Amino acid sequence: MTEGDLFSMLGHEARRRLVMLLEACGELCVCDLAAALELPQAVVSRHLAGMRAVGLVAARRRGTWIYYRTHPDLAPWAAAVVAALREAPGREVFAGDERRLKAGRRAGADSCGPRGRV
Amino acid sequence: MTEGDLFSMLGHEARRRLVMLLEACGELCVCDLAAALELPQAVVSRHLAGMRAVGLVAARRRGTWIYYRTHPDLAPWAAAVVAALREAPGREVFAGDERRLKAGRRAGADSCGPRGRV
DNA sequence: TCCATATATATCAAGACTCATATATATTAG
DNA sequence: CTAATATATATGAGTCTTGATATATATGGA
Repeated sequence: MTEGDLFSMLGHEARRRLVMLLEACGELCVCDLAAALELPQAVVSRHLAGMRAVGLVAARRRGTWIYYRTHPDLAPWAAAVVAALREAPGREVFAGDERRLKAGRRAGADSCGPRGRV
Repeated sequence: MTEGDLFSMLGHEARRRLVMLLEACGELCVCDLAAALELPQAVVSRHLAGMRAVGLVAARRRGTWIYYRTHPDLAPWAAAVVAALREAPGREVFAGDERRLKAGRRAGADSCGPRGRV
């Protein structure tokens, strides 16, 4: 992944929110991400496709669901950028997304890992 | 500076090259930057204006010249992003810019600090 | 004052990006 | 096979970004 790819991707707020949510929660499907960000499924899917294309996130299919996660083999410099993002002023927005994510999942799920059988 | 501002700015290669050059050399005027990057003065001036507007770089006038530098009060998270950029694959391009910068200045200037009286 | 240099800005056309919407694909259940 | 759900993709309009070019502004010197 080039730095142009990474910075272009992180230049959009929705994508930053998605990356932060994935970083915090590990692995999530599109529908949960869309619900947490309160954005249309098509929009979220498109952003995820872009991030996947440049290697910022990875995906795996599990039945009907497709679980996304931050790419496990991020280069150190890219991982450092993502880590820095966690300390940026937008933290509050990211926290809101996490809250909505947890609230939206089935009762009893106290963590925000993948739901049901994985 | 919001993270949207920073990442949008760093999403363009010319601006990344400018920031890296300023990081490496401290303080430079527009004409030297334009020569090092081999880009039109108007283009470089525009990019610098954008980075200045969001607080990524600072400028001070010294006679006819205007010297730019990376902003001295960058927030830690933003400084971390810039530091990470230094380790990114584009390093080679940045190194070429530095080389051209040094070559373009008056003979005898072995460092790349501001030229003449500052 | 007039000129030269350094820098900034305005304009315009081309291209990229984003959203909303609709539709297509894939997988599972029945 | 059919229906239902999750996800992906196509399309079109609106907006933003960029570079090229031309021009404006500012400073210093003759």
